[in-house]
Amino acid sequence: MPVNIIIFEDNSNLRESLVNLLALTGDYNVVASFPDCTTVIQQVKEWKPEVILMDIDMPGINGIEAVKKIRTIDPAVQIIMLTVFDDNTHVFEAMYAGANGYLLKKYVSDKLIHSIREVLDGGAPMSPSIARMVISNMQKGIPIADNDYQLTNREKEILQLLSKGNSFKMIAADLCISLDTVRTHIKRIYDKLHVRSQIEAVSKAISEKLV
Amino acid sequence: MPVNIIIFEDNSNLRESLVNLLALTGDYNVVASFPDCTTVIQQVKEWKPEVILMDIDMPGINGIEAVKKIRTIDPAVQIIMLTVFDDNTHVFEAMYAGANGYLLKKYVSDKLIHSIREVLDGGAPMSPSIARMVISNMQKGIPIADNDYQLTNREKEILQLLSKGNSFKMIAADLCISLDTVRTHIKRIYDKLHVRSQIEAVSKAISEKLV
DNA sequence: GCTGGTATCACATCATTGCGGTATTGTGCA
DNA sequence: TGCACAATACCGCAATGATGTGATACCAGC
Repeated sequence: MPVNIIIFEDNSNLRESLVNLLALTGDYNVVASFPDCTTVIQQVKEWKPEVILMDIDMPGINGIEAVKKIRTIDPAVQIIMLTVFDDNTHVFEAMYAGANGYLLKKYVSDKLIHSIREVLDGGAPMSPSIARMVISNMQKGIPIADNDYQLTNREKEILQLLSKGNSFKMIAADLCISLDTVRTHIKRIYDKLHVRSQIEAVSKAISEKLV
Repeated sequence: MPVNIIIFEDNSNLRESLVNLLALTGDYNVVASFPDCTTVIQQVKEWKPEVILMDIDMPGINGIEAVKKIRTIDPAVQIIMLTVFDDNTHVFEAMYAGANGYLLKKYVSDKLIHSIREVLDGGAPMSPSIARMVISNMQKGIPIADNDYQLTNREKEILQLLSKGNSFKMIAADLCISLDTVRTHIKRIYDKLHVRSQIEAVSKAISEKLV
């Protein structure tokens, strides 16, 4: 049973190429293709595809907006972005919007079939440069220098609860210890983090990802 | 000119296999290999490899700790993690630590050569399931629904100061308004964010990137 | 001119937190 | 065996925060 695919791509030559390329395989069935996303919601509802190939740069609604719309009605359909851009902004916006893969157009002929297989198998096909971008974006989040404040496990646990908005009382109740014990731990945490209030501690904990 | 590689892998069979596999190609030169990471810093300094293959689960210092150490002395060397784990924790820890790629051992024979090529070309080789994990982690980071709590500019300003660890008094002093005014603003902020304390507000503000 | 939204200030009360102590217990290490 | 340390618990006081109630003032839009 072939996999149903729909395509959104404004360049009619490329659109035709994609259809032909996929038709050759026999495994994939391009049930529809469109030059824009004006009625993307209806199209997806009507065709219920398993895979969507989505160009980013299109007149009217661009591919990223379209992905957001699709995700409001179908969290499961696999979406692969096709694009000439490999700059951060577009990649991350697309990923955040809910795309499952991101393929540069220059690799389409080589990699498209493989990429479709990969999203269907639960992967996230990306061009190498895209993958590197995603990784370095993750790494930026946390400084490599390990900010080690020598918190004990118990202290980390309490800091975690504190960071979630719990009061001392709630923490005491949660951990089945007395309020005073919580206080003692908190005092030590403040000492170790070099802060003098809850907010500073929570702010530090969250921004340095100690929790 | 062949690419210099060193390997850290405690399983001696696998270590030998890796050496042999890479030797066959002629493009890669395994200059050294070790069963543990006790002297990882010295080894890297001594051999100056372009690529490091790093097992995660090793006696003594594990692969993730080793990556952190390596990154303190060499931000450029390409590190590919080799592992049987494909759970979130290990993947993310390794990525945060500074790894450039992450290869499940079951794919080693198929993908290792290709993966090494890919890191050298500036990519980030990952098994499909790993890539999917990384992407869904990114998507979790920023909720798609835009969290608009209709805070006024003044309220945002105060929330920001609060999140930086300022007390009400300090905020009042900073903005040249009375303490009571700060209180009033804070009350409104709590209402709008549906929270009932500083910590909850700050926690929400930081984690939802309102500040 | 009225209304809604925003920003400002004030007073009162009770709860929570910050910080200075001190003390007991269990655990791991030299 | 003794030491260091984590985790637990308690006290007391001053400072800070949470909550309620009420008031004034400015500005934009109707």
